[in-house]
Amino acid sequence: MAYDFKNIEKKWQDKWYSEGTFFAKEDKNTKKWYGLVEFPYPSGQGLHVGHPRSYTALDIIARKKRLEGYNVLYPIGFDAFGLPAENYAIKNHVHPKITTEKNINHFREQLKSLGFSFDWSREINTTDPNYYKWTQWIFIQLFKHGLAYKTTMPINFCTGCKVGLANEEVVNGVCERCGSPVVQKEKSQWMLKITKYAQRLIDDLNDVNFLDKIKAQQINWIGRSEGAEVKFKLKDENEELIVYTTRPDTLFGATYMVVAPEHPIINTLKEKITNLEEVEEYKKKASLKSDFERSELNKEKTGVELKGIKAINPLTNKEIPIWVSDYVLITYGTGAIMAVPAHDNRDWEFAKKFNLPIIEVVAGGENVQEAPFTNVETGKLINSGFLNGLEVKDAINTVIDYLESNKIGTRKVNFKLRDWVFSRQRYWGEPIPVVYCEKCGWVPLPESELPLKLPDIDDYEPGEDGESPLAKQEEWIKTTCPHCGGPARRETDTMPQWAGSSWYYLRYMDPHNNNELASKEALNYWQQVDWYNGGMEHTTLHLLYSRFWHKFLYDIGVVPTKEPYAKRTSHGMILGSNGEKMSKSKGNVINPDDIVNEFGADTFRVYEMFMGPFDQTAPWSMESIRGCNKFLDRVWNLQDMLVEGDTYSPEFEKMMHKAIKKVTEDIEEMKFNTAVSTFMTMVNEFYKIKRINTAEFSTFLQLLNPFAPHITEELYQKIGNKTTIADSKWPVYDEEKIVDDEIEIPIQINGKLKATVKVPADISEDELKNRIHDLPNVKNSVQDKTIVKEIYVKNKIYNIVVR
RNA sequence: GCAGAUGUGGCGGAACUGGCAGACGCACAGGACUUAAAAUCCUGCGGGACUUAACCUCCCGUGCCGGUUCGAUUCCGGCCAUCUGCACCA
Repeated sequence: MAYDFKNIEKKWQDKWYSEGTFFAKEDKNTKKWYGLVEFPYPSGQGLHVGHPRSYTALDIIARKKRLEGYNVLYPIGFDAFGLPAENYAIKNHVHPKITTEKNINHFREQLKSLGFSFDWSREINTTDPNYYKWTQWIFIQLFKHGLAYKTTMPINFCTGCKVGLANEEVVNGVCERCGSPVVQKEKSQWMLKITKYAQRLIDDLNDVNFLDKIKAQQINWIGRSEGAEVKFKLKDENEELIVYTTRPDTLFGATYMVVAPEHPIINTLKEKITNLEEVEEYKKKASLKSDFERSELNKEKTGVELKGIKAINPLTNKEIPIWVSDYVLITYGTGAIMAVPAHDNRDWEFAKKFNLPIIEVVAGGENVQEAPFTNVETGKLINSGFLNGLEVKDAINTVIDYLESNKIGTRKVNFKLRDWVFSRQRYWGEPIPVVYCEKCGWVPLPESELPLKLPDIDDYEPGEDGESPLAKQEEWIKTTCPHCGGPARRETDTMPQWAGSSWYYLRYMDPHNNNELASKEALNYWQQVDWYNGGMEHTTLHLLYSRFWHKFLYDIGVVPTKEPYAKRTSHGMILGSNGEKMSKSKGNVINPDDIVNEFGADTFRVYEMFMGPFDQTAPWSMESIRGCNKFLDRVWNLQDMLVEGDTYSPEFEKMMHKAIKKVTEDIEEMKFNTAVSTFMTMVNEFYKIKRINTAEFSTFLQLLNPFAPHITEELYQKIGNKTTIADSKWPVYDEEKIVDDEIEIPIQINGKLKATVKVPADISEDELKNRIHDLPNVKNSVQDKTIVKEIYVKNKIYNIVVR
């Protein structure tokens, strides 16, 4: 009888859902395991084939953990605020609430059809007021602790979405969400002080089990550097220009300075700048460029000298010119640099173009007039007064001591990480729960007024000059000050999409709680996520943001752990069959529904696990998925070879124990592809003898169950088991049963394979030696040569070295 | 330009800690079953030389060049290519 996946999969999915088979228990005496996958944004396109790769992987681990006796929490929800729903609303005048609900229903059905063992009783949705009440509550705590502040600063402004973006959201100079160019714009923004946590976000990586490449990427992103701030006095002025440098030892080689176009000194000294018009023109041009254009490769350096003012190099006391150029960014360091053209590529190019002096201060390079000597980590200082002859490392310390004792500079640790721009001038996000009162300034709403609900509107267009659509809701804006009772106005900006996802893992612990974001009991029991899998693309945004929020919540005593995630792994992207990223425009998108309809969920799951190493990108292959479908058909047909037997038969005993070991270990190491090949090999072996007994079949089904849960449950019952696999125990192997008593030893001569010999395991070296030298192949190769050496690696290999 | 990753048959990939390279799957070829096809089952399948009917045997082969080692896909040095991310980060 052919395998009828349509009915069988539906049957088990309904049973799991209606019986709550995989709901986490409230039994706090059982050891817990909390597995988490990134909850999807419910886009109109529906589930992507990439989602199930991650979801299946952790589903496999979760199902195995349950059989191993853990109380497993494996939840799912929807990260449903975001721009696509709002852009859709602007275009089609459908309230985002309606499209979001529709999309979520679609996603939920798709996820269910794949048989994931999610705890659906804990489903969350970031746009639910009962959820965002606590997102707002966290913001208020951040505000009360001085970590949320409003400031005017140049921000990335998306010309398409008309919103400010975090630097982290700008991808290649265009808006990550809509693809429009991003320009710089001055705007008053809510900011979160993630920089205050920079050092801890680096240090505490020591306590978590994240993949090395994830740690490396976060450390790089936070970008700690040690250096110095140095004051440069301006000639005939009461002003000074402060620069940050990681190489204060090269100070004698600083022959000019450069400030960013946005640097305030230009305005401060505008009376003195003789070519102000030219400078203003340059500033204007720079402001039109996005960060991307300004940082474009091989770009010809541009700049304008600030004529009429000069700086004094504090060590040489020489006058040096000050330039403005857009290769210096206002957002890093102090927005001004000292230029050392002999030892920095960018400075060198600039100096060459504008004919500025180049002085070598670290010996060891080629002619620095021809090209900068940039490898200056080591070497002795020259042309540098009291630093001459010192090694770079010592020179740095010496010069900083000098700067500090003369009050012209200080040692300084700098981070590349910048504060998080937290406002969006959009409708479809959490309202920021603060009001502005003329008398009291910014005042947070009292907790009793949360959630501050988004008002229902039907005009979603951004307001004037990129203000939020809410800015047009005069009724909603007018309120009273919670502090003094006077008239006040609500903040009309909303939070970014990252807000809701920064703490969602906590809500799963206690999703229906109306008094707290989660109860103390729940937080103490579930502690932290044991295993979090997601995409590498979230390493520096979401992952860092949520670590920051968690640490803050820890500091104010809300959560009991310092880190939200004990372990973080990542999955590789699934590409189209042509090896390119799946996209509508390329026409290589695979719809999961089509796959489920044609082959069933089990085939889909097995294929996604088999397609390649989990953490690497893999192209989709329609041919390959048919192979997995065929494999499951072969599993189904094993029932025709079934014989009675409650212990493993001798010819399969070793294979069974080895397979249990292999599959158990492969799942823990996320080597799903080799686990699947183990199943395939087993099936091939059963087919060879055309026999499988009930004990062997049951164990096989249990091992395969996490990968292909429907077909295995069905067969498990069909062959006479009284319980379901979900109620069974994960198989264990017997170490003694997997020991081989006869092994094959490869024989090499000078490292080249010449023969193999089958011998009893642990054969003595002498006996092995005799048997080997009797082999005709070995005799032939050894005769008329002298044996120099013989190497035997026990039970592994035998190598004869001849000359 | 910087950072990270990857590179093995026609294709996806496997290989413990330095020890038989190519598991498993796809594609392909041949056979069985069938009136036929599909499905299914069985067999073969890195390249080359020798044989040339087969077995055997030999040589080459894990991006390229070099090194360490009895032995390297694996370790070291230097290149090349591709992919991904990025912040000209001073």
